[in-house]
Amino acid sequence: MAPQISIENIADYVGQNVTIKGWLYNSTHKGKLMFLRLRDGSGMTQGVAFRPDVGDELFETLKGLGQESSLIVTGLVKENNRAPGLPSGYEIGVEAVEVLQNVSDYPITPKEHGVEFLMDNRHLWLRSSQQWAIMRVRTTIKRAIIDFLDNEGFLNIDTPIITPAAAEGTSTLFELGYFDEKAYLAQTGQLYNEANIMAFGKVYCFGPTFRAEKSKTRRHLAEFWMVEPEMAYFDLDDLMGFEERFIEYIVQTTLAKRRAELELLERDLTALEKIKAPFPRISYDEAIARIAAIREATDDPELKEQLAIEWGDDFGSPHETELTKQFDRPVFVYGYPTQVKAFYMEPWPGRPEVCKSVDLLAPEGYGEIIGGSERMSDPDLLIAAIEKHQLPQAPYQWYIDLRRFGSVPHSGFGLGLERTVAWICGIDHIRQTSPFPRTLNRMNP
RNA sequence: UCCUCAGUAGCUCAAUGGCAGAGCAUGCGGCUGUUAACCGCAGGGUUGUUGGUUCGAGUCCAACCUGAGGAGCCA
Repeated sequence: MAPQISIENIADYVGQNVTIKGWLYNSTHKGKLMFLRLRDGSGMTQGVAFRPDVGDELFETLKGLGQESSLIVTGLVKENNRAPGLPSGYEIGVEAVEVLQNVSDYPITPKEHGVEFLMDNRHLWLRSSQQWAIMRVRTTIKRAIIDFLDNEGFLNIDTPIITPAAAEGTSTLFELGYFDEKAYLAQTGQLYNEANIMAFGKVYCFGPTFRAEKSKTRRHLAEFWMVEPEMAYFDLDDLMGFEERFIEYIVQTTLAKRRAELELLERDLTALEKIKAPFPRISYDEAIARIAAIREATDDPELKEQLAIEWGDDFGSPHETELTKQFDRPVFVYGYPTQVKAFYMEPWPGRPEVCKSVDLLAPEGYGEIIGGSERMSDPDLLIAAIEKHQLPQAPYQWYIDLRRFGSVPHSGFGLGLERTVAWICGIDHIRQTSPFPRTLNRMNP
């Protein structure tokens, strides 16, 4: 009896008879010779059947199989440098095939398709090699995030998904009924993380987060995963140093473990190899000056118009894109104007119009992947900030309490998983980074 | 919410206001090394919806619906 193997381990079985349980990805036949592209979830390989060897009956059966038919294939593993697959260079000489289901009219063909059609068939599209590769990268990135934080002594403390009030205003929250009250789906676990660090030192939450922004761009989902580390006794400089080590680890680990998948996605790996700490750090003031210089230098009137910005404005996506083009690594922009950031950020010493915030902008136009800050630690300043933002004080009473009982400098940030996956995979739209993405116009399938 | 573009065969797209087309997919036939194979034959259509202009509308006009790209907002 041939052992059942996973295709990803096929190299270990050269010269042996094995069984593969999987699906027919594609097939082509050339007279008496037939090639079957097989996938089993772990990889892709090629089955080869020669009519005189397998017999007329089996050969005719194989010829009649439709794309995505479920098959149990037994045969001899051989090395062959002509064989495509993941891993490539191996094929299986088909000896026996059990057909569980012969499929006809599988909708996704090897030719090109439009976005709407593919998203309508997302439940099937996930089987396609690029989507499969992206999900393999995504799971590795998640694992790298968790491993890094574990090794740094973090505790994974979960924060609630049902929340009573907004951290940063209710306009972008999904509202739901909570018995007789209104509640909202969490758009951040940060405030709870701040409570948790005072108990546990270094914590993170990692889970789905929800934003009802009517955003319709390649960088937005209504439901996305965010990891939010928060650290006690941590200032803005500590934060940037931590973030760059974190990002370097995630990128280099993924590159090492998922090189084949990234190659399948035709990712430029040399760009990823350059992602090593330290990352450039520029202040908001310097960023404004750089953007002004880019604007001065360009002959493109449209770009000139898009790059118009005054001190005090937040960056739009054209600003971020042009700025990050100047670097081959992610770039920190710190010290944003207080007026464009959330109420809880620590003011810059001696410059109350600026806060100790820092965003990390990914290269190659992927935009902001991290937003973070040193948090306000003085209770009176925090109360004043809540009033200035015209937020009700009562729901934040517990949050203010944290500054009354052993307040310390502390910092944290949120990393958007899907944007990170999009960047590392080098794909053009965030919807492909989530198995079943929730976007402005779609929540099916 | 705003700006731009699109909607024709299962899919991707053609079609000066004048016969509804191709490639892929599917079916049949051929081929011993295919990499989105190739060659031949065949079947496949309420041109997003409603109304209008016209001898005649896939094509022009209006409204609506759906989708895409971008802006704003953000991770």
